[in-house]
Amino acid sequence: MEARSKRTYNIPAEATIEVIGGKWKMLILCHLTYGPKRTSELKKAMPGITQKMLTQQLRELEDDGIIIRTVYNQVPPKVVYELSEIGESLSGVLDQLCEWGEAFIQGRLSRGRKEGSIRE
Amino acid sequence: MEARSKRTYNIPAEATIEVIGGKWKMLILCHLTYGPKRTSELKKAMPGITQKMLTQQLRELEDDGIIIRTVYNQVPPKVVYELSEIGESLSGVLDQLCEWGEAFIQGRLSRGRKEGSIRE
DNA sequence: CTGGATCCAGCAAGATACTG
DNA sequence: CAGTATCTTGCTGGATCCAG
Repeated sequence: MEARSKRTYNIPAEATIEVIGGKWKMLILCHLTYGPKRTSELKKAMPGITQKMLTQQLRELEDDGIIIRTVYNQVPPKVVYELSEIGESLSGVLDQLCEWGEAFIQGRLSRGRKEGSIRE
Repeated sequence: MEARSKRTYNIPAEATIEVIGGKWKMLILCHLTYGPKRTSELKKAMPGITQKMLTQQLRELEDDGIIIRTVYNQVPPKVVYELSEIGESLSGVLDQLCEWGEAFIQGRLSRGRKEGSIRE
């Protein structure tokens, strides 16, 4: 798995991207900022993701020490994911992600793609 | 190309991820925060990227109105990319990205992967 | 010589079914 | 409910070719 060993980065942001740059990781982490969540809860929160991808991305985040995976040995099975201390330190990034998204959606709605853009 | 028309998002961050979530987009944008850059400069700044991917990601960013592409009709050819106004508004996200990356690298160096993680 | 497009191979992501 | 295995699909990467 080679959990991103010490590489050399051209700019620091590359390190961040290596850790949270997976296709679904930022989204997963955003949801986890609202508190610990079970696998099924995450799946519900992200209708587009498949079980495979969810498990895979969660494993990688766990390997990088961003999230903590807790297994309850019981029936039915119960697995809870939550941000680790390092993961919590990402809140700044994740908050910005959310904030900009809101602004972008608002801006798009009000201005409604004014200039050109012919497609469709 | 269907430049991300108004979809419905479960959380605002999804919008951000749709726009800057491409494999190289955040990295490209990070470099552009330091000022306008030519295609060749971006390529040099990102040794891992191919011309094709660079062009493709730049086009998508342009279609989304994040960056501005300026072509100088001259020989040799010269194409310059820079952040648009909307792109500039991403500086908060991009700065956080860089900052966290620095902290992460530092943390890893000082603590040096204390717990487990055998590889290499 | 720079920037970009095309073609094909390889790998990661999507979908579904199955196990504990 | 959580995770694995398998197959299919589509994107990424590399080389090559084209336009200015």
